[in-house]
Amino acid sequence: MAADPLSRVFSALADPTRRDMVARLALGDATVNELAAPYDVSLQAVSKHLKVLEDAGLVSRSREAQRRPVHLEAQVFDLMTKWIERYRRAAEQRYRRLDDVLAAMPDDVSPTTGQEGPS
Amino acid sequence: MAADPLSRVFSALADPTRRDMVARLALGDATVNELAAPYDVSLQAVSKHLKVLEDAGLVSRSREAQRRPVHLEAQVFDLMTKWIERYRRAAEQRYRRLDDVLAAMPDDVSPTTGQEGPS
DNA sequence: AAACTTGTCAACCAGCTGGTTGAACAAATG
DNA sequence: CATTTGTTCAACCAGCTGGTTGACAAGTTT
Repeated sequence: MAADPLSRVFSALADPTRRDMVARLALGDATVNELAAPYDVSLQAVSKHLKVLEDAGLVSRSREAQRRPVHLEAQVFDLMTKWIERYRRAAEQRYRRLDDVLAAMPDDVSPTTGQEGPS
Repeated sequence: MAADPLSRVFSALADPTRRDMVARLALGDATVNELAAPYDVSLQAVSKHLKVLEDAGLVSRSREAQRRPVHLEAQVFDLMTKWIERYRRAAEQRYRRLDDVLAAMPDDVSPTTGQEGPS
């Protein structure tokens, strides 16, 4: 498992079951059994999903008797948000720039023929 | 390819090469050849990567002579941002709530013994 | 100590992924 | 029309992924 942190986070959230678990954990900590309840898969499969989320840093597990409460970690989200915002903003700016060009274009200029008004 | 949109986007960005391409495209449109230049893989591999990005809605391709300029689409980013913000905020609020509890706790209260300060 | 609860580890399997090569298609150019 | 340029399609392969089952470790309960 040598992937960079960002790849691990995106990859972890690429699975709908895992995103669902994150949604559940946003409401509060939960045990593996509690998390497994809604899904029609083995407990082992859920355990694996949690390992993926943990390796991505999205989740942490403590020990409490024989239970392993799972806790959502908010910090890692920032890693994604930072990356996304960076490029979204760039793409949007370029878009807006084109928008300005179109807005500034006089109404009587046809896109196909270019400016051709009488002198 | 039956995955939901959100899974497709996260999955597409889980690959560092693909994230790199998005970064490149944030600077402006590019052809497949231009995008392939920095990487030591076949053009076909790059073409596949672009297909993944396109299927995720992160990118669109037009036609211009025999070239296929690739364009970054900003809208899809919002899908992710919305999802992330929703759960990040929830997790942070729960965190902050605990923070408030700790902050409101009188200094002379030991966590293990409970309140025992003089009246 | 025995039994039950909670969860993980290990081995296995089918299907997806990212890479390859070779052929083919599309459009401009000689 | 033949060639070159730009890109995609098809078949194949190794490795990862998400699922399974069986064994077992750790802790609690009786």
